[in-house]
Amino acid sequence: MMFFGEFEYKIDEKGRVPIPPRFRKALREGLVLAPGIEKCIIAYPLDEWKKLADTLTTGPVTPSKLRRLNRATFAAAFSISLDGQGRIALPISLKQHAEIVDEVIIAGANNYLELWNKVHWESEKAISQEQAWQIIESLERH
Amino acid sequence: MMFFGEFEYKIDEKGRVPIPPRFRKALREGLVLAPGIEKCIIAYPLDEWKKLADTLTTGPVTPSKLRRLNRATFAAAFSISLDGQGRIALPISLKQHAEIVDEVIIAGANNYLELWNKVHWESEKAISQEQAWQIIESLERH
DNA sequence: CCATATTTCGCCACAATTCCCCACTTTCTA
DNA sequence: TAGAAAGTGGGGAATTGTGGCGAAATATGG
Repeated sequence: MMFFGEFEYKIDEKGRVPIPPRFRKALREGLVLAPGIEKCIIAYPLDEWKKLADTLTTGPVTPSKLRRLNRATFAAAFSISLDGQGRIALPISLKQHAEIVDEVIIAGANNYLELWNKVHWESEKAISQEQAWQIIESLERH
Repeated sequence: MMFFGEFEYKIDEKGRVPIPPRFRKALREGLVLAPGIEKCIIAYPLDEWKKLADTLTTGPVTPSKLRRLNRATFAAAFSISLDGQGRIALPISLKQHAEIVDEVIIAGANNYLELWNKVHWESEKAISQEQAWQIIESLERH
């Protein structure tokens, strides 16, 4: 499954967000929410999450660092599933991390989704586009 | 499939554009719309898009740039399919990017299509032709 | 251990949008 | 000139966003 596009939703008073319908089938079996490095929430489908977890645990790191890495990765993550209407409830800690209040942007990013505060998304989008075009042009040079 | 030629269409009140009949077979399985670097919309057949996505995600870039590249590439793209009449619906954000209102130019560009505002197309075409002739002449010099 | 209060979760309902199908008119072709 | 194909427009059904109600689960205090 490839995740595309940009969608805007409101959060209802109970903190639930609709998932874009076209993604629901791919996420029926569950998803994992984790804080992004930027101010956003990342939503992985279950299989993508497993892949990611594998690469983390098999990476070339010392055991003590691995334990810390595990903690940081798994303690902050949430296993979530869609409700009957195709919505998910956002954990408060993640909402705070992404500074999401009552409007969300859901953006596809190839093999995962990102959830953003609308304002932050707009500025991030501008930066991303600028960088991307530079990279693409440099790639096209050969 | 190689895309050739230049076609002009009207957009109906629901934002739908006909795809030139000769291209429909190649796009039956779906296409991806993305904003162009210039003020236009680019339409990739599904397999071409996959190739592009591969070169982007396996390219020689650092993780943080890779995330941004993912964002810019996938969030701005839309997965679309033809309706029974061989038309597609243009997402509003892309229409705004290309400043397309009610007339479209669809131009073949080798392995993808470009959708243009008619006025912008005319001026871009003039520039492109001028540059193309210069390039061709420089090629012929050896 | 029970009862009350509070939160969480699933379900329903309405309004709006989207999607799909049908029809007409024009153009191209044989 | 007749038939087929394609451009254009419109209507109806299905889907979806969003708010709200009520039941189940959890927590708290007696």
